[in-house]
Amino acid sequence: MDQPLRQTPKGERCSPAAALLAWYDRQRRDLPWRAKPGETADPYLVWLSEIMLQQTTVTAVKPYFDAFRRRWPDVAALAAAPVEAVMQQWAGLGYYARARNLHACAKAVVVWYGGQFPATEAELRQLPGIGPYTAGAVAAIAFGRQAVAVDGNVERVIARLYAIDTPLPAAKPLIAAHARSLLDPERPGDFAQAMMDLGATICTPRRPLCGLCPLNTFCLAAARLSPEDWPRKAAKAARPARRGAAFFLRRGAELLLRTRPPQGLLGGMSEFPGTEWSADYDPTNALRDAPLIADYHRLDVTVMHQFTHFILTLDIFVADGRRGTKPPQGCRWVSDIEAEALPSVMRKVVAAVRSSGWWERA
DNA sequence: GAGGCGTGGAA
DNA sequence: TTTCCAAGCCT
Repeated sequence: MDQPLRQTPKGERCSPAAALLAWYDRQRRDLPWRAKPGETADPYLVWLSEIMLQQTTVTAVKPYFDAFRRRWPDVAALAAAPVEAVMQQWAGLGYYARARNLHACAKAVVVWYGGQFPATEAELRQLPGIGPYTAGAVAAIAFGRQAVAVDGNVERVIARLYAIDTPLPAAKPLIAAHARSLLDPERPGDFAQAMMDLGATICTPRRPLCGLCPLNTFCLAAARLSPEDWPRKAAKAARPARRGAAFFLRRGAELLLRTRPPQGLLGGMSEFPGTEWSADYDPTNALRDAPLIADYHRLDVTVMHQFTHFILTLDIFVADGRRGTKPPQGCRWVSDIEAEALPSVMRKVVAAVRSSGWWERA
């Protein structure tokens, strides 16, 4: 693939990678998982951060990264932890298959590689939860390998740089080829992080700051004065609505919870018992699915929550269980809700019950 | 290739 | 309020 070049003020020829790295050396973001200039990156921390950052913002990741690093300082410690503890620590970050795969990957690194992460893309790619992007990122950033890490940022930067009209995801192979052609063989790790910094701070999805961009003079989309027109993407389908009910059962200071199946939506996480979540939910029939017989009261408020592929509206039925009431099959009485792996949608249920005033009434 | 899989913040 | 989306992976 051809390398565009331009003249610098001093007259030497300047590649996009050189311009990018010069910008990165001045403007690099200081992030908790990022080695300082001259320092060696810890593969465990690079890997941990890359898994957390999948489809997740830096702001959301920071507190989770700190907590994980403090609680499990190395891959052996994480591998030795119960998977339930990992799920609980992950609660709120979303995409919970990542947490299960994180733990499985830690165990695999200990068993297969004696607790040392492998350095090649091909080996990393075999580990659970590590796909093409993460394998490239860890190989380049933690081990200095000649690998590119093509994430959403890089796709956007490359698609604009070359004004690629093929829509995503069909354009991915072409974009990856362009990325490899740009790669600086001396600094693959910095190149990967520089591309992501550029996409995150300059070459943003909306209103990119082309005047500050080190690649401005190379960029075909900027030359056409409409960088926001790239990357091309197929239109997404509208998010359908689903409804359901959650049953908030209290027995003294305890609450009735159950654990969702390990696979699928919110896999392995805790929840209040409830109905199916469906488009044709009928609130008048909701109590047929109640986990035990009680004097239920439906709250006036509902809980709304946006999942990736549908929008959920939840009715909430509250009731007190009598002392000595046995938990139904698959459920358990829980006294410490904070120790549970409660996803955000279920925390919203708790908040709704608290704000309703029912909680204080006897 | 397409769809499932969370969440919270920005515009 | 609605829409979009942020360092993807798995099936």
